[in-house]
Amino acid sequence: MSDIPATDARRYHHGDLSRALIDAARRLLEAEGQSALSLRAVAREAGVSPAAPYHHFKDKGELLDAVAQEGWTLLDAALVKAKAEAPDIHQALTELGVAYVCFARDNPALYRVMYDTAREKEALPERMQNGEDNSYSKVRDVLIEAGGDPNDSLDLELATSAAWCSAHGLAEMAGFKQFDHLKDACGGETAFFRAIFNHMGLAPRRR
Amino acid sequence: MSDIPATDARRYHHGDLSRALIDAARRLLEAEGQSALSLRAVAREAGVSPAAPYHHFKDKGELLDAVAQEGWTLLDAALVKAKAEAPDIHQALTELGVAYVCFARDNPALYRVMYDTAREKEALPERMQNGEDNSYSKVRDVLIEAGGDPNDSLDLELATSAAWCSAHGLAEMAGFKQFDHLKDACGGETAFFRAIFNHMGLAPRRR
DNA sequence: TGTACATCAGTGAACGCGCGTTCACTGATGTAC
DNA sequence: TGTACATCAGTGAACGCGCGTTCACTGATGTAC
Repeated sequence: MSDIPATDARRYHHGDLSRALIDAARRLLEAEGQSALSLRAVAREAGVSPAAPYHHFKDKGELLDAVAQEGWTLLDAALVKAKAEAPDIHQALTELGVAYVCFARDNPALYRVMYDTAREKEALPERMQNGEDNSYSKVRDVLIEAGGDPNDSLDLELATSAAWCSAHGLAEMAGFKQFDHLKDACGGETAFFRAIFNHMGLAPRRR
Repeated sequence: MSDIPATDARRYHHGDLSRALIDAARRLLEAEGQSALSLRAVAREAGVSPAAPYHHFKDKGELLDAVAQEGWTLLDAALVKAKAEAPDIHQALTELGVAYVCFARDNPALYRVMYDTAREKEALPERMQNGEDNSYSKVRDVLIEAGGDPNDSLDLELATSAAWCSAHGLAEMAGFKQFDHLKDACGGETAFFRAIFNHMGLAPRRR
């Protein structure tokens, strides 16, 4: 009866504070924006003292890294889902792009943290690197399946990079008011994304 | 003899402090990065007390707006130059893109301030708006000259937007280490930019 | 040309604020016997 | 099963810092007469 239930988030030993801090950071991020993302604010949001996070992260940077990492994982999952749901391989690339842009639209502040963190290191996370099973390779695989030449590796890498850059460009721009009338003219935001990707002609080169 | 020369930057009445503040901001920006861009730091860099900027700008935001504005003007000039120097109209679009990306590479922190400021207002500056003589319209004009249909205004606007988004995407990504080996394989950074734009196939739709 | 005076564009000290981080501490947990 | 104790994961007060902004001020400038 006097026992504090295991589910009480406020008990002294938290149980999984790193997880809770990352969740708190994401909540803050989407509610208040990137500039509100201080270590103290995250601790506050998680209902914990300002010193508590230091038992789980070396410093603020390490917490931000973890938040960014979480973001890349979520983005990767969105791309996997989009590829699985694409009606055929020729539409798959566009659907990957649409999923990418929708992720950025739905998680704008998280998306910024992901790229700001990457920019500091001047490199995307390793999982974006060429080779393994990652988001980047998913785009490349779709390009191959859609008719790219897997032996022309320079062309393939350029095409993959071009696709990624294009998606990122649209993701960053899509929020501007300037595009509102185009979204209307296209019959909705998603249709607008599709139309833009259409114009970007990202299929592999025909030989 | 006891006269303080008119060129002494430290004399009490500065002469053109708003100009000097914007220049100081740019210097700081490229030397120390965006996070170093505080009002106090800008005043310090300009050799003036922390309160002095308030005689020229309502608050920090207004100074940042002025810095961003300066950036858009410089970018516009770079695009004008690129179009003038393009060998023919069919290469002009790529050259505009290359000039855009080179501007971002050479002024990375300024470029970020430009878009961060725009994102806050959820709109690009008015000069980017459709219609007038501005950077955006320069891209559109090239698309028309290269064979786009000026009467199919939706298609034209989509193509222009797609081009702008693509250039922005590449501009933001080009700094990442992941692309180093592609730059080498293409035979230089500019060749890499050109190759990527090539893949983006941004010409207007053929009818 | 000289003087009085309003206005402009600086100064520098001070304000309160939230930040990242450290510190000595303490309550809770788990393990050895 | 009970107890002693090491360790883990919190607390909360404190640190110094740089920030944006305000304020009363003062030196420089320009204009009216």
